[in-house]
Amino acid sequence: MKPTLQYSITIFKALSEVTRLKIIWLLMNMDSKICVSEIIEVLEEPQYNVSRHLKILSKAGLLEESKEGKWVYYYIKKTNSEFLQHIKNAVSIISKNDMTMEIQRCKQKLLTRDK
Amino acid sequence: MKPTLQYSITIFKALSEVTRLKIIWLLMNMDSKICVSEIIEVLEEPQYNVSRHLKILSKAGLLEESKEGKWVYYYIKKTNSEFLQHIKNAVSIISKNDMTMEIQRCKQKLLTRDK
DNA sequence: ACATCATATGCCTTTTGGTGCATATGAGTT
DNA sequence: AACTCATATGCACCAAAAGGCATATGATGT
Repeated sequence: MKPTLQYSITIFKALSEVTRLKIIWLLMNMDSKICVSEIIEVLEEPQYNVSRHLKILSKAGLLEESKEGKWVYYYIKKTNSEFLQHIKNAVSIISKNDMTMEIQRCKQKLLTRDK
Repeated sequence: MKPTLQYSITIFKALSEVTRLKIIWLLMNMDSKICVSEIIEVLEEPQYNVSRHLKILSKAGLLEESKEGKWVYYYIKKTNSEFLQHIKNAVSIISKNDMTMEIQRCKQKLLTRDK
């Protein structure tokens, strides 16, 4: 199905904010589901902001959540929408220069995850 | 060159507003440069808004302008940025359902252009 | 049952973005 | 030079989005 104008705008808006774009970028590049507290540490953003931005991304249909005990894990929603695929292709080539610290913290986080 | 986070956000923001997205969509689908007064008629938006949105799109690097007499023509800026190419691919498949009236008016306009 | 940890959310303030109107600029026309 | 047409822009206003803080919810552990 081809996306409507309004739907496209929802997606573009969702991606027009630094924290949100960083979240999407990280989830795409780390290729792993990540829980809220991990994102908080990695991005060094307050808890309520991370929560809210995750909600916006979910509502836009870009993320999905899975509750596991007291944690909520978020991951990139699989899609067969051609439109979203193009958008994801675009996001995937955003430079990681602005993100070196976050990447380091994230890799560290993922390594030291308790099993 | 890979786009920075901030640059990507500029692009996403530029595309997060109906009038602006319609302008881009039209320019891509009509495959012709269009001047401001034509866009005003086609979109039925006030002059000052069209002007302003065109400016925002230009500043974001999505459009280019050429002055011809008292008219200013706008057209999609050619790019070899991989990022922008993906974005354009996405925009190109937005449904034209919301745009039927605009398309008709636009085709009419282009046909009746004085030479 | 109580305390704690992880996450979400309501309310309020601040910031950002869009619109309307009036006016400015600048080119073409008389 | 005065007038009109096409476009741009400054200012004031309103609406939407983001952020801060406090509190709520809901699961886990004692």
